[in-house]
Amino acid sequence: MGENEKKNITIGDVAEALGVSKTTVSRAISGKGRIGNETRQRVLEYIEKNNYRPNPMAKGLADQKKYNICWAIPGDSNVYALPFFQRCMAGVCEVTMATDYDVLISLVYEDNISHLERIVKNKKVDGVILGRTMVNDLSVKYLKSMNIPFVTVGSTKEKGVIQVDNDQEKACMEMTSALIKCGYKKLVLIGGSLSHMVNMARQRGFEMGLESAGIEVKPDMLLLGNETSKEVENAADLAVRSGAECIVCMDDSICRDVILKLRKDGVCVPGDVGIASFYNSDLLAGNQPQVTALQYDPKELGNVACRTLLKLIDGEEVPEKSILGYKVLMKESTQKIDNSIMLSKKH
Amino acid sequence: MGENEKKNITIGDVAEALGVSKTTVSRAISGKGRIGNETRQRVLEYIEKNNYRPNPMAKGLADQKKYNICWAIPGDSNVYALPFFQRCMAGVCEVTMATDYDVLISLVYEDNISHLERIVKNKKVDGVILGRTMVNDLSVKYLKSMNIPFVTVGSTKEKGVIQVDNDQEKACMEMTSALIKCGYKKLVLIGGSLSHMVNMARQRGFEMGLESAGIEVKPDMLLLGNETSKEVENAADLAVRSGAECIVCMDDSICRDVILKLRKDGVCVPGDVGIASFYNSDLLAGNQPQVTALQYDPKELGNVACRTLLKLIDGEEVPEKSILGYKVLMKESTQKIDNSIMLSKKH
DNA sequence: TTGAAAGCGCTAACAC
DNA sequence: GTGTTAGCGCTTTCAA
Repeated sequence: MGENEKKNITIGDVAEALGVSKTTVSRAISGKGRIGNETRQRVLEYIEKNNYRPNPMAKGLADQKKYNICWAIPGDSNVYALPFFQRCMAGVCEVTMATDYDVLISLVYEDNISHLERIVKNKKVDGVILGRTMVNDLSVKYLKSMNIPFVTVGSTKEKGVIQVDNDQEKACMEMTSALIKCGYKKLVLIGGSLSHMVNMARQRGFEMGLESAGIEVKPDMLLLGNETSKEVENAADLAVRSGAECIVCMDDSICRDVILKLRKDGVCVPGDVGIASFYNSDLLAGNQPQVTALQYDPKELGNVACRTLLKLIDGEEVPEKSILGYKVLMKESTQKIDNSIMLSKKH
Repeated sequence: MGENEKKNITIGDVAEALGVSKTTVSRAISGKGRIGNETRQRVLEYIEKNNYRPNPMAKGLADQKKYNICWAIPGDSNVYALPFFQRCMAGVCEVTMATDYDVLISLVYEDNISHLERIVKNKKVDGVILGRTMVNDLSVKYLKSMNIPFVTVGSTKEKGVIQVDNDQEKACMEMTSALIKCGYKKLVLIGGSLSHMVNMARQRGFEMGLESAGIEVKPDMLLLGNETSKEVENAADLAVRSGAECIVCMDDSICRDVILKLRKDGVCVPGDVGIASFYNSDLLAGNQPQVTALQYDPKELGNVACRTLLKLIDGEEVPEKSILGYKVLMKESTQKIDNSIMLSKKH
């Protein structure tokens, strides 16, 4: 009472006010240990009424837990990746909000994870979620070596790592097959950085899609490792010249560059060439024509990753790999022109 | 030594190993209190060699600090706003990385700040940074009432609040003036939510730009409060019909919708109408034609906000308002057609 | 069913 | 200059 949240009320204050011991109050709160039903009620009511909050520092000190998890993401990703991480993080926070845990940020870089190291060494967190995985992932290796609970959003080849991921491979394969069914014979994949695990999976999915249709994967169908817009544009150019009927983009950042390039060059979509993307972050939404894309749910990824980590921290069993779904959205950008028209055109 | 980080080495272990008291070790680390130079060296060396890390919980409990700050952002912003928050957050983290502080996330909603309240009540942070400000801002009011150090990214009308912001008003006024100098007579502003402080400032800047050129601000030049793409499209339509020579968009989300709508309707930019945006997040980059826009630096905003908060926490003096700069980027989208041509067209 | 007391690891008077 | 001691607020044996 009195002034505005004058003094921080402690467990001792509660105990004194109720004429019980701190132990009793502690038991009422935690639910651990035996305690009289009536006593528990009294304590709980008092706490509620007086808005008492246990001090997490003290609790942490006493039970050696931090009640924090770390959300580690690249500090240098391109604009297009940002919404993914932000939404995924929202998914993580959603889960922690219902618990005693909070989320601490760490920025990691491909070749520098010192901040993550500090957070872990300083014992600020009980576990960490890695927002993405690299082919050669320093964070994964470090976390493994430190023997701290962690889960990755994205896959990894490291053994014994708890992972949460969409079924990238299957999704990409499915979309590739769908494209082929649309009538596209010559597909070309334009891909990004070779050091991201997700890109590896997407490439594999693409190849599987082709193979399952009996199409041989040739080198000129794989334009990979494009890191800059310039490189993507060149790849798009190459694809068109090589007679691609449909350009498949590894993500929507690439897709956007491709679309812009084609527009600049007066290449019509889907008239001259089809366009599809293996990832849709909504940034392409509203594009004319609407683009065929794979849809994942970043927030769900965050949800699952967080729930998994929390279980892991509590010592519960968790699956080594949680696979989440996806949607294949076929839109105008791959509306293959009717065959008869195609033929009449060719004649 | 021994196994892999077997037991957590404490300040007591260090003291014992060195044959000094815990106090001495503490003093060597903190730099506070008097201590012999040689002793300090010995301690520091030992610590370094044995990779000792003070337990932040214990430290926090003892000195009543949390060594965490809270980064509070909307949990429901649209895709276009995400990169801003993410970059701003990176700016915050950049600063904390050089300190003992870490960053804790809180998701707030326009009408529900319970998570922020929990973090504050639970005493998990020493201060908070609000990622955006609303006209009627629950978070600002709550934080003020709790008397906890905090700074806002964005302006507010609440008294006594430490704010960091770009000079939105001046920037928008300047761009508006520049547009007028380009020869545009009839400008129309298409704006978003009326509940965001930043939008208020931009509107004001726009009006000031007009007024300083002796142009009267009429209602049909202000198409505000558009929250959905549909609304923006309607506004764009209205603007064109009403004979707008240049459409000024309050941010790039709006700008994107406008561009798409004009393209759909076959309205040429800048041929038929000019386009400018009061915010550029790079998402528009690569657009054809390139769009005239105001450029801010979200990361710098984060940097300054964080440095300010840290000072505030340390009880240092800080300016009530830090104003950061901006850039006016004039591009093709407002390349007004030469007058003579215009005239010949009209005749 | 409840309580006393001993920590958890660190800081800060207050001695010496 | 250095050590002693008493907390910080909570959990957890161990008794009662």
